[in-house]
Amino acid sequence: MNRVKNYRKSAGLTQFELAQAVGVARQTINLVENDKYNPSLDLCIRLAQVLHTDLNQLFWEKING
Amino acid sequence: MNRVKNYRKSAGLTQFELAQAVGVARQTINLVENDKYNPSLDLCIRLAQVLHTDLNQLFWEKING
DNA sequence: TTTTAATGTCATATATAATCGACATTTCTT
DNA sequence: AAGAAATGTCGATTATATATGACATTAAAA
Repeated sequence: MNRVKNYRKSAGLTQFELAQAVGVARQTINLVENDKYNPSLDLCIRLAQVLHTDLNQLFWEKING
Repeated sequence: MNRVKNYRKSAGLTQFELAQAVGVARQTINLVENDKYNPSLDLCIRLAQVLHTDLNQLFWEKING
């Protein structure tokens, strides 16, 4: 359970709703949440904006700092 | 001139050296620096690590915050 | 329990990130 | 000014992110 899933649930959104909000397919959100692949920077930025957080919170601080 | 180029120059690296350090082609670094496309999260993370900074410094704070 | 919504996952297709080779232009060094 | 290094850019190719549709499983609601 990575940070995208945490923030999505805190925001009370389903994968489908988050997908719509950032303009991708539901499966893409699912794959990102389960670390199946490597999203583009653009998608990461839109996720951070919609989830009212930032890139470090979503994708950095777990690995580094 | 975006933040990747700034950090690279501060680190005293050429595009070629930075490319080698993060494991991509020189042209990829060039395209990222000139906002020609959309790097993968994986590449963004490697860039931040090699340049001793983080995702927000490189790709977030200009747009948001 | 039965139904419904949400999630995980597969196969195929498409868009685009990234590679490679090459060359022109700009910048640094002498 | 000349030569070398660094950068910008092009065409063509390969790898992979993302889309789409479908279906199985799990969680939630009736």
